[in-house]
Amino acid sequence: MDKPVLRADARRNRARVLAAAEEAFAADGLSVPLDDIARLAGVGAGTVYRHFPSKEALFQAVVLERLEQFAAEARELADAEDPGAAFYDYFARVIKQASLNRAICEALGATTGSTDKAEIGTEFRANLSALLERAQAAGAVRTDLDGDDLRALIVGALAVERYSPGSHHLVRVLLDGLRTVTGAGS
Amino acid sequence: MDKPVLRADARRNRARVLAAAEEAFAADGLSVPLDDIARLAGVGAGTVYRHFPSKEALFQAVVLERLEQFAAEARELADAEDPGAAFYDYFARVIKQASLNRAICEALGATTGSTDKAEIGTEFRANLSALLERAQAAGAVRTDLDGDDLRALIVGALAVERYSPGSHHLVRVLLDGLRTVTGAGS
DNA sequence: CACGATACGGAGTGAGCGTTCCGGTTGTCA
DNA sequence: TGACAACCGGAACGCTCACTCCGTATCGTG
Repeated sequence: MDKPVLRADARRNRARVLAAAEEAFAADGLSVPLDDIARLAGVGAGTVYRHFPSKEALFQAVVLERLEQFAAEARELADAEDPGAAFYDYFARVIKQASLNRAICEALGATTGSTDKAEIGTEFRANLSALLERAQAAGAVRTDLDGDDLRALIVGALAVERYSPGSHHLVRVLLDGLRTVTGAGS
Repeated sequence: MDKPVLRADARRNRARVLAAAEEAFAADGLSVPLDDIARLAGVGAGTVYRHFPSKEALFQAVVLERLEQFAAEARELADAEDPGAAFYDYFARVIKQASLNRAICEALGATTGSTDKAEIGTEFRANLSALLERAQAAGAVRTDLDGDDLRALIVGALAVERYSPGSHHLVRVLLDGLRTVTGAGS
């Protein structure tokens, strides 16, 4: 890895770019022009490209940072006394936070389905699965779901939340579905 | 309204454009270049614009046509013997069909939230509500939801289906949530 | 302080795409 | 069949935007 120690101004500008990108991507998603990010950061477009090879790379850096925060939160709940409550609290919190962040919505909902995008946020994925499995073992969540399924359901919940924001009872429909015992229904 | 009777070739080309647009939009959504649609239809770009004022208008025409089909299907089920079964059958069918059509996904999921887009597909909206209310009256669906809520849930289900296609059990989670009696849960 | 390396800004480049324009073509009707 | 209006194709235009280039400014070191 190359870490030739950045010059002081370079390090500062890098941080500014990252902060500006986080704000801009969160508000408008990947569609925000890179020049806008540069202006918001108070630097030129060239400077952005010295720190990140492409707009896409900058986007992924921002998203990854956020996903690592989610992963950390999941880690804290990994051995809570009540696995069911921990799971549902976490689920609701992720939905609420992520729905306010368009970058996260777009990154999670990316229709790639597999391959490269699946590797991003591996830790988040793993911690989410751990939370799920513990809740299932405790009988709080139906057992016909795995981590990938849950991820898909999160994407769905995000779509619902984005479509009609603040509808608390809609997410509850999903939560009730998660609680349902396996095998029911026609 | 102006219907000055189109010339025979104009009418034929209009139909070709519509068919090509339906196919292209269904596959790639609004992002497909208009030139591609024109080429697929075997006409020039100018011809497309003689029939539709903008790419957006063409898109909406395609979407509206499809939504009217959905509305018609809902109308047929409006007085089925079993309101609950009618509702769930319809819901599952719409999800399956719409998830294969990226144009519909984008149109329904458009984040406008209200104003103009809300008016598109009014009939679909109304028939959907009718189906829902009948199922609720029959005790087959929880009663803390209205037509708009259901629409949001459809958008969510579409996101799930698009994210991991063919996962039959994921939609079932949502359906189980819809069946759940109101007032349960922490 | 002076000098080389590093980093900066922002104009410039090229590609993609929606939309328009117009010279040529084709349908229609007397 | 002739002539006019309606229609067609696709080149051209204008705009946006990711990305590059290079003359200039700044940092860090001896």
